[in-house]
Amino acid sequence: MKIYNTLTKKVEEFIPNEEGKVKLYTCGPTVYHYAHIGNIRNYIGHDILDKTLRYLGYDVVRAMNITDVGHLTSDSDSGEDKMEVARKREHKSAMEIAKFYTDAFFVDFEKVNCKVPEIVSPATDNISEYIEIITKLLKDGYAYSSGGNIYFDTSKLDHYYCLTNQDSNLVIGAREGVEEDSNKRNQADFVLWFTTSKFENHELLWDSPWGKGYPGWHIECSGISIKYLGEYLDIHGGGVDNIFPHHTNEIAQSEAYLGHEWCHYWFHNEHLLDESGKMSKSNGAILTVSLLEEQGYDPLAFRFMCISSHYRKQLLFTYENLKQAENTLHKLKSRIASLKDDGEVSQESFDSYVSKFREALENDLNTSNALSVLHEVLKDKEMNDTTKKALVENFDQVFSLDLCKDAPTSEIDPEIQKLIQERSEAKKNKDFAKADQIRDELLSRGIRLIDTREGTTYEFLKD
RNA sequence: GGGGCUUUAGCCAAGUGGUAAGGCGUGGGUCUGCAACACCCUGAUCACCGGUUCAAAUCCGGUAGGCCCCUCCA
Repeated sequence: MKIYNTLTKKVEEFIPNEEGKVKLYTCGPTVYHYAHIGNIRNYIGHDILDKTLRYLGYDVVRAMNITDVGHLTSDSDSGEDKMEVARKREHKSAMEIAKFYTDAFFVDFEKVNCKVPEIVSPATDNISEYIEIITKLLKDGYAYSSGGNIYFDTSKLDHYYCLTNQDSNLVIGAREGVEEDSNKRNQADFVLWFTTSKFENHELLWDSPWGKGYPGWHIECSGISIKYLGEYLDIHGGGVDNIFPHHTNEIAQSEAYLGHEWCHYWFHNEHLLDESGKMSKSNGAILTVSLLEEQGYDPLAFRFMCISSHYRKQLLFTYENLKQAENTLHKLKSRIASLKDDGEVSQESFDSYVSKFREALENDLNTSNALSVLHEVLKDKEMNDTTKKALVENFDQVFSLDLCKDAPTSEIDPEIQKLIQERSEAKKNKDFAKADQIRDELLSRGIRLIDTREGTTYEFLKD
């Protein structure tokens, strides 16, 4: 398959280190607050990547971290750990905060049918791995101690800026609130290990050869990835905002530690925007999948909205767009629900559509085209329903939209059945006023009657 | 100031040099006692200006708009 690689800035043929096997790493959530729908879009993108690789026959092992410590507002000493901020806000222990938001994260994650990676590891579970990496970096001269902290020395690398063309034009303080850290030898240097010196109120502290402290943000992903997926990673992904500095720093420390190239393919999802621009946890209002659901939207409509677009394109979130996605999804589902069992699967048609579907996905995850193939299948007049059903099931391995799950038909409510019968009687007697009254009454209860030649059925409306 | 992405119908969106897929919505029709559902029909000189080419939404240059990153982020 072909995939866009941020490292080379090109769509490239994907060739894993070991034939048929893929080691995939996803930068996970920072659990000091709820994951908003923009965060979730990123995980939907990774889920599609994960499932596409499996669909194409790769044996995938995927790992994801949970950032529950060490995430600062900045690397400079004025920063504050986000877990600490949440701890003060909610008067809970750091571990309670992390547990609460980790659980909340996975609730929403699974609501949009994202598959939980084989390995999910909290940053705080791997402290000894970080210490080992940092120790080696110090020994090999890639790191230094200054002002109580351990820093990575970016000047020791020839191509530190491998993911961006940033070169040496780094501007400290381009964003408000970022202060220069005078302990650093080079402005791009970053903290590997913090000590207690400036953070006396920090709750989570570990012993280390450099004093009691806690890890910097970037080291966790390297540590967890190397620990669980080994020295050679195939694909590492995250949001575009992670390209610099997070992923750039990960590459620096990992390759300095390992002594060879670490990961060849870098996968980045574009952002979900709202009218004011990028969604962000620190911007205040946090719109979550659960909140959308409370407002009556189908979480899978959000997934549908994400995969109608391309993962490398910015996507604007509006309720209008979500509603539109929900409409399309529900129309698709009811169409699929009406497919009959009418014979054998036509292997020829099946194969031909599967190859079209694969082709779309193999082209840098063109989910939009893959969805068009689904529409084509349903519209095909030559093909029988059994084959269509088989194709829909096949495609849904990647889409994960529950396309074949029965729409809310449920068992027939005797009370509703009785009203339907009354209405039929009334219609027979040309008492249309009464018939319409029954129909309106059911509609006001969210039940829509569907008249067909064979009789009347009904369905529940979403909102 | 530096780096990068983006602009296709009311909306979402495909398209990677050969004359604009698909979906949602809208409008019209078929069906219906009237509706809903379903089905059929219904939209575009591809932001703008130049250039290359027999041929450009696609390539090159410029202009304008939107967005992201430059030590919190997905």
